[in-house]
Amino acid sequence: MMQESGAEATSNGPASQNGAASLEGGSREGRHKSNTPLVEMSAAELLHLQQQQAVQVARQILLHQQPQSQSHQLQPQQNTGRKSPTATEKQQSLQVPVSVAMMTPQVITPQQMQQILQQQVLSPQQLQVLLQQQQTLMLQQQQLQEFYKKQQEQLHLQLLQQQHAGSKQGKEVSAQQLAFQQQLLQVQQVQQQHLLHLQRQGLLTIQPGQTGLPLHSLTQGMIPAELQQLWKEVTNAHVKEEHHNSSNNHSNSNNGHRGLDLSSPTTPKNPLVNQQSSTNGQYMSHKREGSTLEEPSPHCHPLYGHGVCKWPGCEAVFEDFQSFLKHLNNEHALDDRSTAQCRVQMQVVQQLELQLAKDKERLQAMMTHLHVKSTEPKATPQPLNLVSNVTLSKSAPEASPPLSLPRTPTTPTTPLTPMSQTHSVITANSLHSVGPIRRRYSEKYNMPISPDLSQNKEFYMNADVRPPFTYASLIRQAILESPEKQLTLNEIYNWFTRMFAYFRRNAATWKNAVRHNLSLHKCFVRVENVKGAVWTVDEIEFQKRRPQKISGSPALVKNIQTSLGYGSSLSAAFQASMAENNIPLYTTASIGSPTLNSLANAIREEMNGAMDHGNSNGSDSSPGRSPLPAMHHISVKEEPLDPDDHEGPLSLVTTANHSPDFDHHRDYDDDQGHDDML
DNA sequence: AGCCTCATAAACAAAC
DNA sequence: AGTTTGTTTATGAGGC
Repeated sequence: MMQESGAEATSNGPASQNGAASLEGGSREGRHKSNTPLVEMSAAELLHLQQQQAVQVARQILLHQQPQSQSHQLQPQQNTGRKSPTATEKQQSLQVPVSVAMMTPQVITPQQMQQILQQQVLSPQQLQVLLQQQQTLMLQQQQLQEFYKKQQEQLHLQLLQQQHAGSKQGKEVSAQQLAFQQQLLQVQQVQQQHLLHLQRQGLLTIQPGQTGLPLHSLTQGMIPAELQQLWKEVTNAHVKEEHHNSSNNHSNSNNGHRGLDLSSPTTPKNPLVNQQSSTNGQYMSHKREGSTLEEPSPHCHPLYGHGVCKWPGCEAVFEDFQSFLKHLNNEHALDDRSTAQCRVQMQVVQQLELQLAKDKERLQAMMTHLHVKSTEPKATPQPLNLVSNVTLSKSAPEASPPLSLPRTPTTPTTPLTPMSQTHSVITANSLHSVGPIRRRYSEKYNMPISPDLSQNKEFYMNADVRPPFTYASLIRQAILESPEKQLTLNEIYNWFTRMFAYFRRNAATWKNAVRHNLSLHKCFVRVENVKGAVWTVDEIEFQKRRPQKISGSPALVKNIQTSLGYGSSLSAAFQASMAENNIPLYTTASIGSPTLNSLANAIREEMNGAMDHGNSNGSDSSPGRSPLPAMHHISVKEEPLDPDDHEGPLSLVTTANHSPDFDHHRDYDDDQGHDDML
């Protein structure tokens, strides 16, 4: 399994680079397209553009609000289909980010929602209230829609005027635009109020305290477009469901509305925020102002904000926090109703979490897919295909990008397994079924893994994925990472468990393997110490054991590296070699691209490793290692490749999160019980 | 086919 | 006595 992935990496090389390049390039181009022109744009055009954006924003808002009478619209692909008929295609195309377009929105099926809803316990009064709210909501939506249409018509007129009048009417246009923006703000405010209202009614389940964090974390790590889409996906179904229900409101007496309503409010809001942030920053402030989610409540009580009790279904107003507390204790004491509401809330949260998990998984799959096909950088912890590929397949570069399998033997060590196992990031244990799997990750290429490892550190730390390195490589890495370049067996164990989620299980197996490797390989030297024995690495020996051969014809993708900006730091020969071997250079933009330095180190490392040129320790540079093909003879002088150089800090940082202190307790030993990652 | 590397399993012994 | 550490052997998979 793993080998397969490893193998595929090789073949990916070129393709992946191309893919990455195209992708990145594409996005960049996209940006240019939208930016550069602006520079040369006339004032009128600029206004035009802004207005278009504004319209789009408004449309977005409304789209999320518009009642969808057809429940089958739950199909994500129909997103575009929901656009207002009046909207011009041009505008639409403009506003659909590429990243959004490629995503397949995931949806909570109506059935799912129904299930959830049916589990709710609502009192007749609550149902009543809900129904009323539904109706109110519908009205509001209709109003919004009408308003929007008017706006659009106005805009149309404006646009026409602009086209004819040109920049002469700049002032006028500006005024109009201002007016429009104000109107837009109004829409947004209505939206906000709507949200607020829903929130107070308990229809909006996403309480500040609950979503705040996730939301923020999400927003921080994602591209607006992605975020937006994510939210769309997460909430789309809800919205639709809501609308669907509201349209059938009268005939449909199920109390399921609640759940639907609950989620729906989030829809307009988030997209809005995103939209604005991506279209026109100036809206942001307004937006936020109105947002209750952002406002820190007086006493930071999640149930109290803006002088209002935020308990679902309650909107009591209070002058001060004390009275609120009093109210909270009296009105929302532990009773059936509160319990039921609480359950509802829990369900909603669960659902959202589920949804989030699914989306994460999908994201992973997508990225993996892109990775495989194009080595696209991943944004999440996921193995990056850096240098590991150094392997060199001797034959011609396989053009097949796709996850081809284990074919090319020599391939890489790259982090394989991505695909199938990526979701492990989410559900760590899910994949582990298998017992002993014999794979040969890096096989003979027990090349230094530090670069790769450092890049994918986070991934391996969290994902229950077997690292594509041999035990020997890992052990060496562990030792080299230590300050003293020596570790006791136990420390090595700890390193394994700390660095790899995978090694937090089946301890008996891999520990045995570690010991076996330590004893077996001459490169590991046991040194008696005061406190016992420690293991060190004999780099010469280590390098000895890697067969290598680099061959092929340089030629291809050399430009890839250069295009990535690394070319300059690499020797031409090296580049050629890399290219030839389909080694995707750091195409990992998202994860935080390595510094040139670390990159250089990594590359040097890899090259040394790949070329069987062990001299890691400057001093002990190996005399006559296996000769390299002339063309690949790169004089890369490497020093201990000690990871500390470039990944020391990184490891610290990343490690801090998950591994409390492995040196003190070996929590992960033997038992599976501690697989509580995530 | 033979050889090599690596993973895994396991027996065994010494040290703790 | 039980565990840890270290060594060794055997076996199988995959690659060259």
